[in-house]
Amino acid sequence: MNSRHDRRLVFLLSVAQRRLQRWVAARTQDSGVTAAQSGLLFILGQRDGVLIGEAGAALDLGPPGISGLVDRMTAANLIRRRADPDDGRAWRLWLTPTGRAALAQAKAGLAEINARLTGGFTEAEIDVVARWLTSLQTRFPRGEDQ
Amino acid sequence: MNSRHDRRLVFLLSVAQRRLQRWVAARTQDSGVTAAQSGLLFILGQRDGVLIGEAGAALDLGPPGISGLVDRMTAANLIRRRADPDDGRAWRLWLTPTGRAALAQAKAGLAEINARLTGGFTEAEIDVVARWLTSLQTRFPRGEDQ
DNA sequence: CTTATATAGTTCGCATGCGAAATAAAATGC
DNA sequence: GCATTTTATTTCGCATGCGAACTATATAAG
Repeated sequence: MNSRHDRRLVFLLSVAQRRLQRWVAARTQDSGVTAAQSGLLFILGQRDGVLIGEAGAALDLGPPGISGLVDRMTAANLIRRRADPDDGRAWRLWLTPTGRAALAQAKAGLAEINARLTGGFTEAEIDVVARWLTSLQTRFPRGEDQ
Repeated sequence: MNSRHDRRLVFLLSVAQRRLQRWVAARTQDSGVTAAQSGLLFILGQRDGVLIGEAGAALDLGPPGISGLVDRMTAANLIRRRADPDDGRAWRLWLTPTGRAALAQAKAGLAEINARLTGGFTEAEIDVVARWLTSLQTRFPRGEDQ
């Protein structure tokens, strides 16, 4: 049950994530939009006007994470915050024209990234990978243990 | 060639990595040793006295990354830096007794992590996952593009 | 030997995202 | 109606790690 790979999965996962992150950052250097920021752009592309907390949940970010991301993207004029008319605590997020343009660019770039991510593997193999990655969300839950 | 999963691999990879990272951090809260720090401990467990740059290469970290990690671990008294006698620019890293103890603990914890990472998947499936993760290092290289 | 270049590390400013604690506005209890 | 609790978001301090620029030493070229 313990293959030689076991020992390195933690490391491989970490390296893979950093490599992808760095590559995307270098790729989108001119637009200034990072991978994390693209994530929020995609959310807003589907549901413009979501609550900050909803966006965080969709991106699997805790309150401090999404709050900081929103700050940076607001400063970069990619999104805009407006108070929720029905709830004085809540804020809704909206794409700016700049954000919309960045989203279009991100969508275009995603095709190549996905090609790089899946090339050389069969659909069945990619399914295994996707299933494994998804399963980690259950195996390593946010809240407590066991 | 474009399955429904394509669109989400970037996201799944990012979430999986963060979930694992966070889980390990919570687990080792008392010892104060994080996942990244454990990585360096493992390197030193195999090759005590490596150069900083060698350790960085083994962990796939650039110069600033490994430099900061070494700083924090030196401050935490997990490792010690000594000048290389043959090269005035270079430093070698050595485990402290504290570091050795932390390494032993990390080794013990790794078993459970690997069990969680592989449980429910066949050896062949884990091989696919490991091969895919490894392939990203070639597909998203550090230096240039294409 | 002296200059040019390569190499080992550090420093700086930044983005990311966590846990813990704080703030403020809802919702709930009585 | 008022006190309690829950919920939405922010703030703080931290670890991580990047790219760009810097320092210092070593090596190569002439």
